[in-house]
Amino acid sequence: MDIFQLFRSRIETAIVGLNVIPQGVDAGLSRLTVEAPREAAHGDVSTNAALLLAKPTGLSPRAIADKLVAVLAKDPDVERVEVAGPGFVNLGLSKEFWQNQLTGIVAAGVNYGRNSVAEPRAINVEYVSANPTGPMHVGHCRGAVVGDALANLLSFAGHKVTKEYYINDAGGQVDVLAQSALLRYREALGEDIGEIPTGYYPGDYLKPVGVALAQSYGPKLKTMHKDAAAAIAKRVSIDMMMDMIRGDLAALNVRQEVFFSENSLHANDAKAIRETINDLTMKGHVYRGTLPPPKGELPDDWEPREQTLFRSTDIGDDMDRPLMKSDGSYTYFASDVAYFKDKHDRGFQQMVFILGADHGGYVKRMEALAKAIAGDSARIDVLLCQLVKLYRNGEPFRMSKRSGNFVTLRDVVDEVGYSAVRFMMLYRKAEAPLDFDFAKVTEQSKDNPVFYVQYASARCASVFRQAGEAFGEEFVKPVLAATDTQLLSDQSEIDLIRMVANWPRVVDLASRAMEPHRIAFFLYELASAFHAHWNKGNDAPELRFIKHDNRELTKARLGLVQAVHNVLNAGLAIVGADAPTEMR
RNA sequence: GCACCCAUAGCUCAGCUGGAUAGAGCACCAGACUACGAAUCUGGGGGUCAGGAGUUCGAAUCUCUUUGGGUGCACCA
Repeated sequence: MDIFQLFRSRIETAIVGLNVIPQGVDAGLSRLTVEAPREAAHGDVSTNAALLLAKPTGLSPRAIADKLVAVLAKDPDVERVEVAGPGFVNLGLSKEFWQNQLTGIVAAGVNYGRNSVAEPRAINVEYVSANPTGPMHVGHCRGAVVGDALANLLSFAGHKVTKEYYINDAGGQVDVLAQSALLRYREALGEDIGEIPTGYYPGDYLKPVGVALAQSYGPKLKTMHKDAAAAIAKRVSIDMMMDMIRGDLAALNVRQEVFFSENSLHANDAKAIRETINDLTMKGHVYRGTLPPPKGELPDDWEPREQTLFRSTDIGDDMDRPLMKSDGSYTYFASDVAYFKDKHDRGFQQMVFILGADHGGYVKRMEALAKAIAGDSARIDVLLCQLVKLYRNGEPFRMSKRSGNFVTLRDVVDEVGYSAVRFMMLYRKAEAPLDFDFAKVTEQSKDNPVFYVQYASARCASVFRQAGEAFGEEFVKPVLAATDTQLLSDQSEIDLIRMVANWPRVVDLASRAMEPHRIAFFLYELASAFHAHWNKGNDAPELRFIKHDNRELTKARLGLVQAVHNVLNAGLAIVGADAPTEMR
């Protein structure tokens, strides 16, 4: 149980008991806060209740606060209560309260903080969705990590989450891919293909596709109808590219459950797309028309064209969006519409899209299509990740666009490991740009927060190893007896329990705000508190976790270590980083 | 021209549905290891929260505006 929710309900009860709110007046309790004050000196729990009630009751904040104090002082868990500042009520909780909290925390084990959400939803998180035309490059990293960690977070909070990848395997780019693969096929058969012509994918990663085609089909593709050959090359190359991408994602510790093919929406004469558009037409969201010319500088080849358009301006988009091109074929956006319909039909109540900042213009049209298809029955969230700038030793790292010579995701992961990559990507809010310096990320120091957090977790594991040697195997994974926690009386120990007890609230706030970076920052803070407490044992040996002459005290303190360890490891799992047991 | 994102310590960044004296790390200065792993810790200096106006008991946070940066702007995917 989140202790702040606990006291929120107690405070709400106390407010009602005061009987100061006039009939029919909105007391504004939706803005009631019950939280940890920034200053530790202000106690454990702080509420703004008196400030909110001043207006509806016509009383001064101090007067209400005094009444509230009188009631809350009777709470057996409250050691001291006082009015501070303009009218905050601060509660100081008893040591016994915190000790009892620890008992519950250890009992919950690795599931502490899990399933905190009151109303679980079925959520689809779509992320990465790179075109299947080559390996993932470093620019895909951030969206992959943010999406994956967000999905982990929402799942930990108690939602039913599906991780999904949308394969853009329709349209012109995969035709180019197929033609590029056929060049490599001829190369594999011994032809001299010379330079790869412009407009084709030049990367070496297509050579294995050519070899595979040559092995499977021999020279047959050269003699069959070129459309048939292209279809074969397309299928084989997309399959091989997706295998490669799945491998890249796995290297980043990303594993998605559903890989949805755009091309499947075009099956059976584009049945899925046609039906969705028909549906939207019936509802009045689709019309035939001509878009006005763009504002500002006019493209050279601009001309008015009549198209099938989606009325996205209804919800504030800049212009309506084409569903069909002037030649009658479907646009990419038409696939999006049908794809969203598919997700809706699969029963998702919330669709999350992780996009790069260069897709900012998509947000409005996605919201519009969600509204048109699902109305209020589904929620849509589009998260934009800002771009990542690469540095090496402080120097900007240029990515060459030509010859397919770019920095791949695999290059980065091979150099620094997925734990460091993932933590760095999450140690910043998603909407802020991110500088990624290879030198800093590989450096194993306090500069790099991931090692700092992992070190704290490893130290916990180390304590258990030592305890096992001193007291026997049952101390390696101790089960805390309910009475043991009372032996933890040092203020530093109580402070650590307080921090651990924040975990469910952090999970709740982070998942509701859909901000996985908050988990990374909390981990850093908890690690910091743990390291600080650890070092107190240097100056004051009586505070060390393991007391060779005191079995029961050691057991109690191991409970505290276990609580810290469980939260650190749960958080690292959400981030998607390893929790090593040693870091030598 | 329009839309979205960003601006907080010298640098890199946090700041929890608005809350109390705005916090970390790096860098700089001064300290703590015959160790439950010092990849750690303790202490110190450092701020016009880009500028201005508004809402509020209260604004780094919400609204408007100016400036400065990023991104995107008809049938590509």
